[in-house]
Amino acid sequence: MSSSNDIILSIAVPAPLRQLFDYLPPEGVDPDTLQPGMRIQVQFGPRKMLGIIEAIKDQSDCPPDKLRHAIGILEPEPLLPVSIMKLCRWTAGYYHYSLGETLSLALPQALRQGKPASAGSITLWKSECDLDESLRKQLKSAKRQLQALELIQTSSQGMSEVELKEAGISKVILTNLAKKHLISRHELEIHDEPFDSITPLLKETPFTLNPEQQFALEGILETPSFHPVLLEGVTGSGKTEVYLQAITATLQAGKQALVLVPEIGLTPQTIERFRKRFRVPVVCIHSGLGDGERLQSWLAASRASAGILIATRSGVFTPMPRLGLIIIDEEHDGSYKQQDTLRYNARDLAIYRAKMADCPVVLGSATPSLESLQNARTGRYSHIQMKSRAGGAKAPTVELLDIRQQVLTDGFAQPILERIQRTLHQGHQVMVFLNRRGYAPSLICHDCGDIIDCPHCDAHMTLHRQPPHMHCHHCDYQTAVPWSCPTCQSKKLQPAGQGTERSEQVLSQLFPDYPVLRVDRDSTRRKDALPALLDQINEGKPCILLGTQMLAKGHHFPGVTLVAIINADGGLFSSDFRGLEKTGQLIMQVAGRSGRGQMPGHVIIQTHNPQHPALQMLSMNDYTRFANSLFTERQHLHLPPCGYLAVFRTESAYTQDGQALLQQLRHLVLEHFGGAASLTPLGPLPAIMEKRQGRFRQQLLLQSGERAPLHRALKYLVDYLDRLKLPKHLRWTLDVDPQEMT
DNA sequence: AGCACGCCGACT
DNA sequence: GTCGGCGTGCTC
Repeated sequence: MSSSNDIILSIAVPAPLRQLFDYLPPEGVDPDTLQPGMRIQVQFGPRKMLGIIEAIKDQSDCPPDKLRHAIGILEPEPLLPVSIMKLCRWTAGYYHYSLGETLSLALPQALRQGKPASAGSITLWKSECDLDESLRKQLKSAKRQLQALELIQTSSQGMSEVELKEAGISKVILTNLAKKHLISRHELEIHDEPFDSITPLLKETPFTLNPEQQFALEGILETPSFHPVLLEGVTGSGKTEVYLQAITATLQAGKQALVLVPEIGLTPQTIERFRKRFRVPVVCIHSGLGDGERLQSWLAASRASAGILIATRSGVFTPMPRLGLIIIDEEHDGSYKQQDTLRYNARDLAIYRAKMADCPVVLGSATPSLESLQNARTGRYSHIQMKSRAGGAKAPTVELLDIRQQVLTDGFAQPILERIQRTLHQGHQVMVFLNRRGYAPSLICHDCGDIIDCPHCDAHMTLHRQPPHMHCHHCDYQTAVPWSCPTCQSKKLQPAGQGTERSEQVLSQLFPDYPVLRVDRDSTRRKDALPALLDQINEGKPCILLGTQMLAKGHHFPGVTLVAIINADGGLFSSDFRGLEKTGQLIMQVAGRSGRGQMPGHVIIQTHNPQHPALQMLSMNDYTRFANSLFTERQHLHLPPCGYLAVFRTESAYTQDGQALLQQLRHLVLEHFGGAASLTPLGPLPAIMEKRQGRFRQQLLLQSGERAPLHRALKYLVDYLDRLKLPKHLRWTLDVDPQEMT
């Protein structure tokens, strides 16, 4: 055992091990300068790894002969502040995940790889000569060089390489000038000024708020200390303007604001709206950004040179030393929950973060999650509603179209086609929404009824038209379109179900005079495809917008006066307990896209179940009643938010393996926690898609009326699993507060 | 997770 | 005789 005045570093390494590793301080480093949150390189087994100092102790439980010296620290000051360390510790504990991997996820890729945490520099070129006649003569054969020199002469402090490049001057020209000692190169460190030295704060005059918006703003600004506000505002009620004005107050107080948005909510228009309002730097972090850009945004936020950070899920881990407000836009959105590795919910972590930072947090949505409604109900959140549309636009009317026994033209009922025709003829735009939930075009054999399946998954292959191929959306397996049925050899294979590609063909044929604009993952894969499509839509000419989820979220389509939801039924009877909630939210969101301009909107929902109570309530635009009915159901079943869930999942090449392991867990639960009926294991059961990517998947659901006993059990089970030596082909994962039961 | 070590099959 | 398959075990 080491003597008590030694210094031992407890280090979190990015390995999937739920433990820390002790090291001696690096040689040649003053141990007093070491602090938690610093990046540190260590020899970990046979390889070098980048860890984070978690704590500094004076003794270790590890036998002294095993202790090694760490190799060296990467920066003199902690990269992760105390607040983020605390957030990550809490996250790792709550989701039962490795702290090392959690911290690693909190860092941008560049910092994870050991790149320096510097804001970088810009290259400046300065003139080193007088541009007199003799020099002009000398350069008369080098026109580009002369041109460059003339440009550089105009600025005394030098010109940045970026500016010069924009002026059409390449790097070669500059290096040639430098060789003649006519100009010189300077690296200027990006100095990050704190944002609040920038005045005036605003670039434009804010809109005047209506009374509802004013009330909401006051609720948010009531106190600068921690209080969650559920802001339930119908689509078009002007939530964003409330956010902007709340942020204004935050910035004026010298504090930063964090705005979380769903994955596909971060459009260029959103960022533009913030940048147009504030002179303060607005940075963003999302998946579309390169490693370098992400790093710059992260650093700008963590040094408080940026006043506002707009980010998707992972942005919740960005250090913001002066955090004064958190906004979670579209808080009900499923993309806040990470669905692989560390399965955290950024919405829940944001609440925890606001609590630590002692600042207000706003959860905004037109269709709040049942979890948040429950928190509002119990008084943990204040609940502010905005029921009227800003600018006086009227709520859309919703019509349920009974398609039982109706003749369908490629999935479209006659009344809908007539209505589309009429709307286009009036010069308006139409949105056709396909509900992808439980629906994908596949290839069916007309003779034996078999459907082409993926050989690796329990799923049908999806038929694609251009280029023609079959594609499994679960494992990415692709094949040619088969000539004949693999089961009965019949040549009568025909498409079944309705995808966007097929609907596009059909609609183009039926309405040849109007463009059909498809907005989905495939058609917007190219980087600039979505903005180009949106531009075309915003021209306002009559057209048909055809798409899925993407159409439902965030975009303003003022020219759309008719929304047609073609296949609402798929979502009504989902095997997932959240399926109906998600479908309802989607329908409300889609409906909200219409009639935002002067013209009122109309929504038609095609359904075989017009009497379905959920559809009835949604058609009356009554989300509250819809949510209440779901709530009652959850209460009876002790499902979230009226109970807590966790799922152990296994994946193995053999079915029995996972089942046996989960069976063991089930026995342990009953043995150690079964006395109180408060904790119920369900399963093991095969996953909804039992076979996926060639692996068999099983799951064990743990259900509890209270959080504490569930988490005690999870801790016990995870410790048990960690001690167990399992064969390599058998993997398990734990999902705390699962979003979907896949 | 990586990455070692170690023990059995088909090759020059 | 080796090269290399992936099963098992460890990482302060």
